[in-house]
Amino acid sequence: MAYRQTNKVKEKLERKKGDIIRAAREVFAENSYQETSIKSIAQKAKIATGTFYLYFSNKEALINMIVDEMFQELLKCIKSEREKVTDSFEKLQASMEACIRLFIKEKSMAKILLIQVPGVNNAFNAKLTEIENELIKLTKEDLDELKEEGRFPGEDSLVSAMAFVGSFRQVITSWLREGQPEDLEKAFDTLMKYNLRGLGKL
Amino acid sequence: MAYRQTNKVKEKLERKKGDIIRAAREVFAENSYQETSIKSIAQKAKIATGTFYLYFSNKEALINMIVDEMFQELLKCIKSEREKVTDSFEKLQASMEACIRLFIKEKSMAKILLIQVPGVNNAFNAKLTEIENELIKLTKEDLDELKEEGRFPGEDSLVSAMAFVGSFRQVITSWLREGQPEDLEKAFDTLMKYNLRGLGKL
Amino acid sequence: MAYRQTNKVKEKLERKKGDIIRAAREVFAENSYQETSIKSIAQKAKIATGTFYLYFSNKEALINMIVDEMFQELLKCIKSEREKVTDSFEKLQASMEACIRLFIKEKSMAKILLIQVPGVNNAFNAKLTEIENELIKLTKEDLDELKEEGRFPGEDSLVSAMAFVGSFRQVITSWLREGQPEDLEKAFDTLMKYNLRGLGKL
Amino acid sequence: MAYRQTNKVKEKLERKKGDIIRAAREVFAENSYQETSIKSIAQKAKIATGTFYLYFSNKEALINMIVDEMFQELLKCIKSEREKVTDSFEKLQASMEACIRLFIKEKSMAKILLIQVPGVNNAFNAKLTEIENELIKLTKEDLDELKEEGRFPGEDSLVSAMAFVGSFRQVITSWLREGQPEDLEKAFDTLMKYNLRGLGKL
DNA sequence: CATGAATGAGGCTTCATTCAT
DNA sequence: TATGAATGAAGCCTCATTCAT
Repeated sequence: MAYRQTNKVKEKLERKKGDIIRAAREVFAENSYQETSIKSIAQKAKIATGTFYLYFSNKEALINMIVDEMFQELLKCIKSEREKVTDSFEKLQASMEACIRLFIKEKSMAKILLIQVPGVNNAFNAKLTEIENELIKLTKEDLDELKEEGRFPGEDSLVSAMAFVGSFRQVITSWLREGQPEDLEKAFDTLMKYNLRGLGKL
Repeated sequence: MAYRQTNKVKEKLERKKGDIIRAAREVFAENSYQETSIKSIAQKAKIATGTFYLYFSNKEALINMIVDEMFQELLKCIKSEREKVTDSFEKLQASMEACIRLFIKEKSMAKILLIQVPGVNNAFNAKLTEIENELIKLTKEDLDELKEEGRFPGEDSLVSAMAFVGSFRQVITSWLREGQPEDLEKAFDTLMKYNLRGLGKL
Repeated sequence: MAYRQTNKVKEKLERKKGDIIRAAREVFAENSYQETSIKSIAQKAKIATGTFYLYFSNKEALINMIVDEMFQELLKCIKSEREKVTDSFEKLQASMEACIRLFIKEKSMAKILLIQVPGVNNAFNAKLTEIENELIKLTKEDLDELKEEGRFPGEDSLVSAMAFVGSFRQVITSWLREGQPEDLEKAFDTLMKYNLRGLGKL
Repeated sequence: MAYRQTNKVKEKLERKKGDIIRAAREVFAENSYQETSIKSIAQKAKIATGTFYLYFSNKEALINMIVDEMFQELLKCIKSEREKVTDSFEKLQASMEACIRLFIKEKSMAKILLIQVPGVNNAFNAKLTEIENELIKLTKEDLDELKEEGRFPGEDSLVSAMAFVGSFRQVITSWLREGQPEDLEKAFDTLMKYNLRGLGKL
């Protein structure tokens, strides 16, 4: 009995933690990490300030968890899309398409990852780097595969992977910050073609 | 009757202001804007805290001036390199080459512009956006010219310009944060080829 | 589920605010506004510096509230005394008697209003002027009534009202600053006679 | 020779000191002691900030000297007017007339003495008290003389003297702060009559 | 578990005073 | 003597975190 109780309790706890994270995401999407106070997050989550500290040891733990979660979500999304295809070029496309789809669906996520969180502090930048690297690694793997197959003449697959990812990043960031380009999905096509040409396809 | 030679004095003041900016650059390069206290800047510049306020009205004025200065420096550098060539493809190359050269020479500048300053606050992001847009605008002009000449099949020149700039940005950022790629100059060649192919050349 | 009895809690908060105001009154009575730091007020109130800001938005808000409160208290006191009599001469006497009684009872109040707060800044002087004017207005109304009844020959009722109030003010101030006259109640009689003669009675 | 030199130098020094005091008077008339910075005084006096300290040991020394000077000026003025008459009632009138004349002529003086300086700090209030007491003492002496001559029935001559002075003070202050009464000279007549009646004359 | 009042360290900024020229 | 840049103590205020209820 006690065991089941504990499970329920844990579940409830996790649910509340989720509530707080959701609230925090909303707030962080509009204001930078430093500008955002625990109080404002608590208000959005409809809890008392002190309650926050029952679920997170401090502000940094929260943002870390948020970003980690986003990272997992993003990665999961990308990987599941990649599994649907086999060709490396298609995998590249699937990765970025997954990214963009997710960011369109969860704009706050994109805002936090690409706009608000960079520059918080060194520890944080390291974490972001890690995330980006994961994506770049995937891309690089595709390129290396293509290379092996002789389909990518590519000089330096790491740099090419960075170029690939960076071009998407730039467009998405601009879309988030200024609404330019207006139609991100359409821009995706342009971007894809650009990069495929860059990779030597066509 | 001290300070009779007003010119020399003015010069000295400007030099001191420059010293402070230099010190601040160093500090900002290693720590985020928010983490950086006026005190730490003053210490690096070997002045008293109060002295800082003789040269800048506040912290924000300082970072604004720093970023503005960097922007001017960057733009001047890019434009002067572009003037040396006439072909649009060469201009594209010249722009990015200028960027990379400057960033290699002034690493703190790159760190501040690309890593530390983003995410400070909304007002600041707007300023950075402006800077990036200037660079993208230049790139887009080149592309539009190429388009007119029928040398760039390009779908959307704005998106393409973003892709172009973004690919460089990503590589430079990674180099700053992790030292990857080790040889930025060499990576530049790879990047350039990648993008020229992306633009349809070759 | 703490703080369930909202009423009690609110009451407690109000009480605390009152405590702070009381402490501040004590401090302000002995030191000028400018000399008084938030820290010293907090110490007197036995709270942390930050706690002060839970109750007042800043130092100016505090002194404003203090003076406003005192003003209300003084006016209430005066008006209630005036209501007990009908004759205008008696009203004049009632006003000043109320003043003096209150000031004897709450010496810190008198010190703040008459000694410490003047000279803080222009905005503040305006507020004090307003308070004094209220008292002078009341006095003037009495005089105008007497004039109508032909009992006050009075040339200029405004100036006479000022003279009336000013004579009390001077004596009270001296009493506060130097303990001269020692017996303020007795001085009140002298003052009252002086002014009644001045107003033409007797 | 050296002696004469020294004299000249001293004179020059005194002249400059006078310049600074004049400038300071102007500034203090418009802003409270605390609001007024040494820098602003120096600017008004067209000297450098550091120069100020060649003539005054610190800010407090300046305001002390200013107030002392004003005190001397006021007293001299009053005494010289009093000497022109012999009757005690006339002396009372002469005192106040001298005051008002001087204040009309040197409004900044009145503003400083009556509005800006009170409330600066305890040491300062003591000095102001001293000044006022001197005036009250003179008044009291007149009253005591009248008393001896049987012309003033007066109960307490000190309180009466305070009343006398306080009535003028109140009117002058209002005139300074709000321009009420508009015509101070005319108000003087009213005030004088009021007080003479108060003292039992007529 | 929840609450929100309380804490106090730490940042920014001002300005009287000093000092090198 | 004159200058004005430089100093640094001190004050205000914020906010992440703690704690009594």
